[in-house]
Amino acid sequence: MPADLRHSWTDIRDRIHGAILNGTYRPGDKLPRDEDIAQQMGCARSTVQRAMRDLSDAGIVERKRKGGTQVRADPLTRATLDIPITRREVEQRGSVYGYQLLHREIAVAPLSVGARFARRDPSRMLHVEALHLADQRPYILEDRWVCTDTVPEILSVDLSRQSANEWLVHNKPYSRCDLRFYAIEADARIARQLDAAPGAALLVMERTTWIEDAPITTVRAVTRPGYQLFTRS
Amino acid sequence: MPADLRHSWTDIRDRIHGAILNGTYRPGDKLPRDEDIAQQMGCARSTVQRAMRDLSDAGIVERKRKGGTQVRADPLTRATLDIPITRREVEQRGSVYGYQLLHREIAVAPLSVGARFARRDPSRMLHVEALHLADQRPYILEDRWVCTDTVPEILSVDLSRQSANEWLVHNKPYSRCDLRFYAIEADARIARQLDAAPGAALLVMERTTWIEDAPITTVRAVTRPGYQLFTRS
DNA sequence: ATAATTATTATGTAGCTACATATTAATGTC
DNA sequence: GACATTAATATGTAGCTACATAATAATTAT
Repeated sequence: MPADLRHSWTDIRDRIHGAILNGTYRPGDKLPRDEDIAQQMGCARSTVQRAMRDLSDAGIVERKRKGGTQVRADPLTRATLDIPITRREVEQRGSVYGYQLLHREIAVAPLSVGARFARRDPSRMLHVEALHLADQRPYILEDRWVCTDTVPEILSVDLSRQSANEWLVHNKPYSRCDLRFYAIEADARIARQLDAAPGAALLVMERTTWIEDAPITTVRAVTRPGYQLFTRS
Repeated sequence: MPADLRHSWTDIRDRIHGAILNGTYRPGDKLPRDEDIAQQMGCARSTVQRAMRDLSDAGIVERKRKGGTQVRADPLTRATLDIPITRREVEQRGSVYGYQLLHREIAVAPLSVGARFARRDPSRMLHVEALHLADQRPYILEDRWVCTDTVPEILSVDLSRQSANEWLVHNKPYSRCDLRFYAIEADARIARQLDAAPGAALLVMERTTWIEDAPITTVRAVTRPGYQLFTRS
């Protein structure tokens, strides 16, 4: 086939998606089999396969062997979140990044922290509190526990100069990550640290990471008032 | 090649990822070219290609034509959020879903709403306020504007029986969606509607959808106290 | 020397074949 | 009729080839 009238898989995807958008196929409807679509649209099955895989990843269609492809009966919103390291986030906003270590200790992790790792037995960990600044003003307050069994090297890192966030991300990649978002009211201490009114509503991002089955770290990042999180694109 | 000693692309991906996790390749490092990896691991280039595409989608490596592949110099956390329709979310929690229409009017959208659509000129839209319930208790309070130019059919839907959320999702698929999360303090009215303490910190999800360039709807969903949003697996 | 042009090269894509896998449908057995 | 077995079928995957594309490196022209 002449290369210039081949169809790209993104075109095929968009045409199938278009047929869903314009109502040709509605939620729950079954789509033709890949081979028929390929023939109808004048491309190879592998091209349809790629298009379908993308639509499937996006949560638009559901595919089952032998069962065929159907438009998701109960659509959902699927979005991708990119969370860079805090320093980069601040710099991308065009602000000057600052960092301040507030507290560092070795302590037995409370049960609530163990629970985030799905562990019952409490263990001694490194506990760090730090403040990230944007243009000299508080930006994110982080409360972190690092598992010293998994990451003993962290004990010899000078965390007053480099945030644990940054060190970990460059030295201990994770294989699994859980994220959680919720809102809290600033108590007196948090209000003071973040320069917020006591009782102010603040967005919290909680992140826990593992390498294989070994826990690495868990952070509770309390954002400054007015902070917004949004999806890319 | 005998089928039973072929390597699957997920295996290849995991081996490459493993080499990154164990420090063989560190952030910023360049990886060998696909063909060399293929030869080394005993598979076809297309298999490496698929593995790399996955690692690239996950934000672990960066690929450039001719430039080759390198481990992302500045790692980020990339996560996928699934937000089902509220009814389903409630039912999946094992609760009984309820719904209540609070307010319905045709009105000129305020500038703040127009801004979410990136539109300057204010226009008449359908404004709906509704409450989603879980086990008879308030769960999510939604404040929605629907563009009647794009979705005129919405005007003849009985929104006291079916939520706009549900009708739209089954009848007007979108091609683009913006999401935004932040925290607010409950004012007197919201506190009353959501059965929350005045001043309570609440997580808000704001969602705006389009079909092609035409605006469909924008919602501000205020969640009940204690609501948490998390990433799938 | 600098700029414009031309290779070179690694990834990206399209198409092909062959077979694996999961599931449903059909068939046979008790 | 209920249950186990077998066949049929749509998607999933691995490997192959050929070429497209983009970015860099080398070369030539000014």
